[in-house]
Amino acid sequence: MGRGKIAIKRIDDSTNRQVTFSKRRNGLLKKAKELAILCDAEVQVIIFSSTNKIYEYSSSSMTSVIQRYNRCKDEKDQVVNSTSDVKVRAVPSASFPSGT
Amino acid sequence: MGRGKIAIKRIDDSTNRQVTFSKRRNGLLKKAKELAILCDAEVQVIIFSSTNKIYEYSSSSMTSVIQRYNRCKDEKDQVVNSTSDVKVRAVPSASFPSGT
DNA sequence: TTTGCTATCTATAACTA
DNA sequence: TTAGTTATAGATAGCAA
Repeated sequence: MGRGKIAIKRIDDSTNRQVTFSKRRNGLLKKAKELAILCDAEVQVIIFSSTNKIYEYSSSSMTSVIQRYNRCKDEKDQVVNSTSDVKVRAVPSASFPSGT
Repeated sequence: MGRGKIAIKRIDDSTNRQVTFSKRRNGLLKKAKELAILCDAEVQVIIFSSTNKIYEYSSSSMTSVIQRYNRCKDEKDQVVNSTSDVKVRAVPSASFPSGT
């Protein structure tokens, strides 16, 4: 999306990598926020830079998202096996069946 | 980013909201993955749709990210506040001008 | 209904100061 | 170095099946 096309692989030059990180991080957080608002979804993003700084966005509280996530996992008992690929796991549940 | 510009507010029409959710969710997950690869960052995204489906991406394991997050919170207690760059907290109304 | 198309809008790679 | 500019690649809103 810029003057040239880039391959999706680790950027070798550290300065360039840092600049790209800053720009894309902002972009990602903005998109996350837009998705939450537009679609009435609960969205959470956590980013650790390679220099160990943390950046985050959560449409509600971090804790509640993580708890909701854990509850979901507890019921479904799988999922967390995400590799480095995009693992989009849909857990269809129309409501919150406590004792299914 | 499409045939017309839209305001960042909840989409009223449920069909349209569902379609937009599907498209933007994919976009967000793709961006998250790109950021992780390009910039050697650890990135996690959790999304709950308004119909309670969960979608997620994590560049490493979900558990390790959440643990790292908790450790970070525990140690520093400041997290994102130090960087005036990205002040995306769970306070929606403050930072969205939505200029006409 | 949902998927695919594409004109248009947005993010950003490379450049400049 | 980092911050600002801009041309281009990429995302997507509305439409068509």
